[in-house]
Amino acid sequence: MAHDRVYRGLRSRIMHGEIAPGQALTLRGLAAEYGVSMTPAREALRRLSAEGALTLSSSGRVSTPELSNERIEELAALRSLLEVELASRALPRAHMALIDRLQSINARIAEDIVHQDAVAYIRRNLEFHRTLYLRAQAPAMLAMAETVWLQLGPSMRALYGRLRRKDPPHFHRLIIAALKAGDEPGLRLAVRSDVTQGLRMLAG
Amino acid sequence: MAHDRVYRGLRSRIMHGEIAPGQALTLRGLAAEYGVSMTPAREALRRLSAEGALTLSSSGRVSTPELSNERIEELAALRSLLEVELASRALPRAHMALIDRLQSINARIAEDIVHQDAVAYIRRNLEFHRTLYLRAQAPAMLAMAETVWLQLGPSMRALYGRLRRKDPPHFHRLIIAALKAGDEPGLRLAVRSDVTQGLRMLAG
DNA sequence: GCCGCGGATTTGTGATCACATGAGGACATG
DNA sequence: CATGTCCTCATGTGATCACAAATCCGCGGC
Repeated sequence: MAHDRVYRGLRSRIMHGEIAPGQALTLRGLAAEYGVSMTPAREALRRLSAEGALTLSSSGRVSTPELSNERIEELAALRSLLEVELASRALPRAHMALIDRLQSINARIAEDIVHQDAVAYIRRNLEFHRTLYLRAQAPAMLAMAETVWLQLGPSMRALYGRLRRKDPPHFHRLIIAALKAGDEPGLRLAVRSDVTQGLRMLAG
Repeated sequence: MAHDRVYRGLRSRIMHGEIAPGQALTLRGLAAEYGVSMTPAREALRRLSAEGALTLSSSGRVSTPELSNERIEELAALRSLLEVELASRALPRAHMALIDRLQSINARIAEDIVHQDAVAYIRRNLEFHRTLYLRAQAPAMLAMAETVWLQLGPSMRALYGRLRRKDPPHFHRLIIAALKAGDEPGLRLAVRSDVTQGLRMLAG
């Protein structure tokens, strides 16, 4: 179970933007940090590279990726593609209890913004999306969406760290409104906008 | 480079349906087969499980997945989503040379059908799609599509093994025709049909 | 004939080690 | 002061091993 602990810990840190792009990771360093030997550390790194969360240099050195603008736009397009579909599939199953939970997550996002806590903001933003998509009953599709989040993780921090906003995300409210109204086209548009909005700024 | 050899070999075998669903793989068995020690064999298996090509049992045992019908339908939906987008992006860049290559691949598919060679058929069918999608200049999206192919690999064999057809795939010709005509809606429909066709039969 | 139990063996896990390679810095030279 | 070279050390790779757990097989009881 040792490699799993390393994997989960690292994955969470990467996805939530706690590691800067270009940061190098060493086997022995990680092993020491998690109190394990090199073997499970290596497995965790390999797995994360397989998922695109880390890049291997030619010499086997591993680091978090520094994404080009083209790559960021492509990943944003993927998010849009996958998440619009997930939201659309979740819509018919979205009851009031789900909408309440989404609203409470949204309220917490507002708090994170007040506290200027970029990592917490990213984490809760993803929680908002995941909570909705879980209702789609499409595990493979959700897994792919999470893989995209993972790849964008390090760059996300650069984005939300720089943009100092005061208001909770506008499009989250649109998403909730569309869910309440059972408005599928509106939901698709709201999700696409929410997903694309920040990343367009990052790439530009 | 040892683990890479194991990884590539296994990945190819899985993607092309050379391994039956539910087939168990052992670390020592693989290591012996590829003439390496357990370490690189384990890395290859871990990486393939991370990509969804293999499933880990609770005890760490690894085997190729036996997909449920729901899962197959979900993966088919993913293929449709991703590949329609890839084809659409490739369309403006599809010149005559590409169409020629697609036609020649199609001709070889016809030969494979004559020889009743299921594995060769699957391999060339994927080659047809990959050749087209390469033109989309969207590496992350193509990688995701290939991951889906990988997950469907073992089940593909069950499909193409059972269906004893005589004609080359009809939808491939529609794809080529749409490419020639620059007909984007037609291309989207043709790709969606091609991707969904066989798998619907498998799930049903 | 069928089910449960127990031991032998297969199998995955993680630690450790020897080795090769590549990165980075110090130092001399222009 | 810049640059190239060499050396050292950090780092990834793969093999091997001890261990634990799970599986498998056969035997005995009902």
